[in-house]
Amino acid sequence: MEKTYSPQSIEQNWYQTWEEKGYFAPQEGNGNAYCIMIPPPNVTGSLHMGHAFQDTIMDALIRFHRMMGEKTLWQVGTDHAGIATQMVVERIINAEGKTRHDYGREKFIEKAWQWKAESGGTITKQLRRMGTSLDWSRERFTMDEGLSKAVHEVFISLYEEGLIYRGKRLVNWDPVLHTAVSDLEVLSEEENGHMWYMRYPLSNKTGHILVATTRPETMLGDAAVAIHPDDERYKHLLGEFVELPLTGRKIPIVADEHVDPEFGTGCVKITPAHDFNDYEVWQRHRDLSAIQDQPHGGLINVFTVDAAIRENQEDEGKLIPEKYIGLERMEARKQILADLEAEGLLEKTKDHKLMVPRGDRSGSIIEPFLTNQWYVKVGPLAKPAIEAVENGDIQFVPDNWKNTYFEWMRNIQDWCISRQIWWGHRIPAWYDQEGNVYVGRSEQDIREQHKLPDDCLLKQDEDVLDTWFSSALWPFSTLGWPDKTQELENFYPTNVLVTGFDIIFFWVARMIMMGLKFMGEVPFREVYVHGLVRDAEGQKMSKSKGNILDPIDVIDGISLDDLLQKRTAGMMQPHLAQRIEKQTRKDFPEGIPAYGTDALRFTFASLASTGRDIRLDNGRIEGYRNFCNKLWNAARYVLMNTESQDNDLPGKPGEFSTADLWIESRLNQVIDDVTRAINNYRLDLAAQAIYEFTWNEYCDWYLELAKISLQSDNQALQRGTRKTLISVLETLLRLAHPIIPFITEEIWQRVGPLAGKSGETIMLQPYPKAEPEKINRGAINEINWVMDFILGVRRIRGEMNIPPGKPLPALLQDGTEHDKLLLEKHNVYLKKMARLESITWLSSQHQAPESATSLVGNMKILIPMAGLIDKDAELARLEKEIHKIKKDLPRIEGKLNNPGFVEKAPQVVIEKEKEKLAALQSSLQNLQEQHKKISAL
RNA sequence: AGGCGCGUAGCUCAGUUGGUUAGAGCACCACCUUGACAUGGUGGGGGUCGGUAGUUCGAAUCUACUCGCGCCUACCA
Repeated sequence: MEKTYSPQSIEQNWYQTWEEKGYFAPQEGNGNAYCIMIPPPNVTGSLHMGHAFQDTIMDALIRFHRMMGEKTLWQVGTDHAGIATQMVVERIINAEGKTRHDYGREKFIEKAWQWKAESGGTITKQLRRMGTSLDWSRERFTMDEGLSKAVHEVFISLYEEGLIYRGKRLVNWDPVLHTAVSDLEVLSEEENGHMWYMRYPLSNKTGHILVATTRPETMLGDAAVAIHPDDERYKHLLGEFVELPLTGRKIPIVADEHVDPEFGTGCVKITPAHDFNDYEVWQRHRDLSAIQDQPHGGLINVFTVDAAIRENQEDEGKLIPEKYIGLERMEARKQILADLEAEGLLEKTKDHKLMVPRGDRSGSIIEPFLTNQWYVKVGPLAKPAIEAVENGDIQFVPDNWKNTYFEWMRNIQDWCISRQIWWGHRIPAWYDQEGNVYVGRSEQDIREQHKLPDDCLLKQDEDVLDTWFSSALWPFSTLGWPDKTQELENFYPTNVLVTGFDIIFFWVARMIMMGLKFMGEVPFREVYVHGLVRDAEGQKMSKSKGNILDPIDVIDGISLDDLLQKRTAGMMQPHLAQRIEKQTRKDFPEGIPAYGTDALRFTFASLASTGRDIRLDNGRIEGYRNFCNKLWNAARYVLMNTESQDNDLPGKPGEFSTADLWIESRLNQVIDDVTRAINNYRLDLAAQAIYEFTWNEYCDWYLELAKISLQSDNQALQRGTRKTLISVLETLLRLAHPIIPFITEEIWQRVGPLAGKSGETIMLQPYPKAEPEKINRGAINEINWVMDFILGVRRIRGEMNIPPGKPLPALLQDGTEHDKLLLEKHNVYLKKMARLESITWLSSQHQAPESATSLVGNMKILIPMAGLIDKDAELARLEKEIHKIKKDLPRIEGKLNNPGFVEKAPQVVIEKEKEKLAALQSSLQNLQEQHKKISAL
């Protein structure tokens, strides 16, 4: 093996080998099935830390279950990401000086496929770098043939059942993208704005009513002014009309509970075509003749798809005043305010904070807009989906996320699934010239089914489906649905969905609804919700903040200059570049060293405690890289001592030392801990257990103890030790493999054969199984005694500044028979590891020479001072220990003197306290005697 | 407004049903290049668990209130 651990040189090859050999595909056999569906990343996207974190969790689970002998599938694929991808392709086209309309729909879609072909490999390549054991042979794309078929089947079936319908309603309209978006795709944030107080003159000429609004430009579409029915200030005005300024229209004053008398002036302008609340008010009052008789029954749209003031239609006369036609909404606002001002109708303007809804993709202000759209009636689908979580068919981890789920599902609105874009699944609906709608698999099918004559022209709906519509089918569409496949049989329902909380609504809830509807069974048994990956400052990573870290850069390393370049290139707001540069220089003064995939994965695993965001800390990644290095070097040592050696092969007698029995015992305890942790989704605990066992026990103690056995003349003991060195290491590699696949494979290739393993890869070896009968309490106690002894001597060395290499004589006093036995047995360990030149018993009566003291139970270890120990230093040391005990004693004494404690606490606890007290008391006495002795010198 | 989560050593985080002296890594201090490893070894310093009150023999752990931070949902024109 190479002397230094270098991830680059080992990680490159293994992935390719694994993939080529088909190890990622489900293994045939009798095991239970285990399946995870990857949340399909955007096909043209690239891997970010969130993916890397999520994929590490999934891969660890998958590798674990695969090694448990289960028939394991990690389904891979990508999402077409309608709006996101369309925007990217449009940007490319814009750079050519054209628009998508210059291309036309067909050419544009061609261009999008071309873009997918070019850049679609980026993220899958990056996924491979993470070591993900995804079954690439089954890779799917949400717009490939099979998945599109599933989409059509679902659409048609829901339509036929009346669960998909078309309707004209107010939707969230993105005036930049020219498409409807769902509620979830609208992000509202507080922004600074104004509240304008406008005077609407009363028709009876008795004055005016004062209306407060944040959107004066929509007044052109007002249909009424509303007041609260109990508002004494305005009650008398009910039934009256106001002159709607600038328009010459008359609109009624109506009463509605929606109005909050405390807010603004208590009078609200009602603009039903441009506000969701107003729309509802309108619905309640639409039958009033004063509303009904208005143009469009009062539902007056004033905008174009660009959110500019529209033109009048032929039959509308001058409904929209010509002056404003064509003005973009903000310009229209300015003009209208100016005109109101001129007419003395603008009473005042106040600063006002308001929530502004913006499209999550375009960032433009979303406009409530009246359009025809397709909807899924979700009520009937939501009901069983709620029940599935209530009755435990699906469990959230951590459990509290189910509250978020219920909250949303119980207030769910119909889902607007049509989008006015081009990239996506086109809605399988056709219209004839009379406007009749036909839904079917193809135009051909529809003609046959409805016996339409050839001269009947059919035109397909222009819209495409919301991307999440196809994502919702992912758990079964990828397995071949609507065909009845063996894969569906084997892997549906899947076991766990690993996801971020941000898409519980978008995706998780919808998968549950669709899965129950079309498979009659939940899509997954558990939903593991992980946290967000944040930067070292706890900030969300985002491009505009310039704090993005590319997982690949952590793996391969990157220079400061390249990192700066990456973070500041192509910035929308160049003025932020300076701040980003400063921050980057501070966080990564020397760039990022190449930590390797395993170190990054181990870091993610160790931070993956449930339900908590994680802060990525460079120090921690470095620490786990060091851990890999430690494992590497331990393996080197083991190999150096065992390769081409006689390692207790069958037929030769082997003898096991207490250290051998001890490390085997601990290993089996740790296997149990790790297995339990992984089963509970506590990768952090699993990682920690592996870390501590490897470093603090196997390396720090066992390897050192083993060296001693290997130096003995006892051939059988040597053989036993070599066998233990190998078998523990080999088991440890398998134990750690789900988290750090590369280094464990690399080492296992050398160690496996020595342990008598014959497989080609560690990936397909059985996961270690704890064998409780191998846990030897006696051996554990003995080695703990040995450690206490050695640590006692080391502490004296450390605090007395005695060089570690200097051999010392040790005297022992007040030992029990058991101490004597153990000393006899482990004399060599103690001498070598504590660097003692001699160990001599002293009877209790015997006057000990002036010494530094350490206690193992009641047994005193005395290191004679004879010139090397400083009297004052030893006194200080003793005082420190005495002080410690004196601090603890009163608390324990108090406990035991407390009648309540003695009466009510469990017997075991009381016994423990008593033992503790006795031990402390005798230690104290010993230390005080020693202190007296030394001070007398 | 409602809901959820967090607050433990300088930093990043563990702490399972309340019960040994509250742990780990990084950072820090001292000593050590010993033949697996200086990406290392040995020893050490450092927190009373955001605050207050309570339940209990016993609270970082349970309850109430409170302060600070974050997120989600809904929203007043």
